[in-house]
Amino acid sequence: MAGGRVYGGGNGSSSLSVLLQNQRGSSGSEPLDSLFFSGSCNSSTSSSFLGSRSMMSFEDFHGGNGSNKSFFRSFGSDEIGLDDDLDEYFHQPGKKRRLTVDQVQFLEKSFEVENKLEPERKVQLAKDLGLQPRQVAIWFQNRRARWKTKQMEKDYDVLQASYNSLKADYESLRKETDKLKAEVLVLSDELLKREKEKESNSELSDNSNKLSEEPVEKPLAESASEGEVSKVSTVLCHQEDISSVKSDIFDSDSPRLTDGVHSNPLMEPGDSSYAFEADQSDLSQDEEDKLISRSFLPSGYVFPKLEDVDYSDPPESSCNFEYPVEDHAFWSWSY
DNA sequence: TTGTGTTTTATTGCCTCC
DNA sequence: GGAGGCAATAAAACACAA
Repeated sequence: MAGGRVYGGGNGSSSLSVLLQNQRGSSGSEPLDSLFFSGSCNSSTSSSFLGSRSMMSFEDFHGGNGSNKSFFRSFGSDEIGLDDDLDEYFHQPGKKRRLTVDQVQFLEKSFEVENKLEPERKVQLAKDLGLQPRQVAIWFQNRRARWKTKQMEKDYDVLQASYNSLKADYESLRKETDKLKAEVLVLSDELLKREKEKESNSELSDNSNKLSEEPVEKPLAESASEGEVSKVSTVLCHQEDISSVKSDIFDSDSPRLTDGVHSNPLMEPGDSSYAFEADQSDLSQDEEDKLISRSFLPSGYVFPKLEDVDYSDPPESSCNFEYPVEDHAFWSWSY
């Protein structure tokens, strides 16, 4: 027990003391300092209730009117005895007086209703609790500060959780992205290899054509058989694939599939086949898929879904690849 | 019992609003 | 200019481990 502490309870068996003991354990002899004041400085320590005239708040102490304190009327008449210690205590300037548990509970309830204090409410609370209005105001001020601190802690926790969640998502997506980039590199290398093979085959074919002195100015479609047209289309498809894929790989921030022109010299703006106009970034994934299908693929063609594609081996005969990304359309390659 | 950390009460100075 | 709110701070009261 700290030195200099003065407790108001002269009668340890009072109901209030019991109440306080129950609520605060060893601190049950909580001073009722702010609640009572011996105006005559001569009151006996008998158990007789001093009544509203004797039960003075700080307001009374400092010249208030000593009106009835409804907060205390609930207590019995023999709760508090006053002694010389109390008198001595009240004459120690600068001593801090803790509020009783009941006073604090009362204030807490009031704070829950409204954490701001209008002047009328402040006066009423002060009357009810036997405190100075100033004390009530200070209590509310400090209580608001505590509430704010708690609120900030909660907000911090929420933000921290949100940050951790986003970070985990980001890391997951980054890993996925790296993995896909690696796969695409492997696939594009494969395509390049095949393109070179085709080119060498084509050169051989050209040479043989020259040797046979056939006219070479014929349009492709006229000179080539159906099968040959198919092969040339495949090569063009591959060329387009490679450049667009590489573009996407090495410029991941570039808008996807928005400039099919740069990657396919056969496609010009205005062509019926010019499907990718400059700004289609607001198209949905479905719309884009349909657009792509219309431009490149036979009608009715359906892109294979991620789970249907075997990524372990580069596709041998197909140049179609789609990576469906659920909520985030960071990546979408079709070729 | 004592040292130390925490909580509570109260003060001070600054700012805003009427 | 006064009242009231807020942040920073002091200091008493309290809790608790050693």
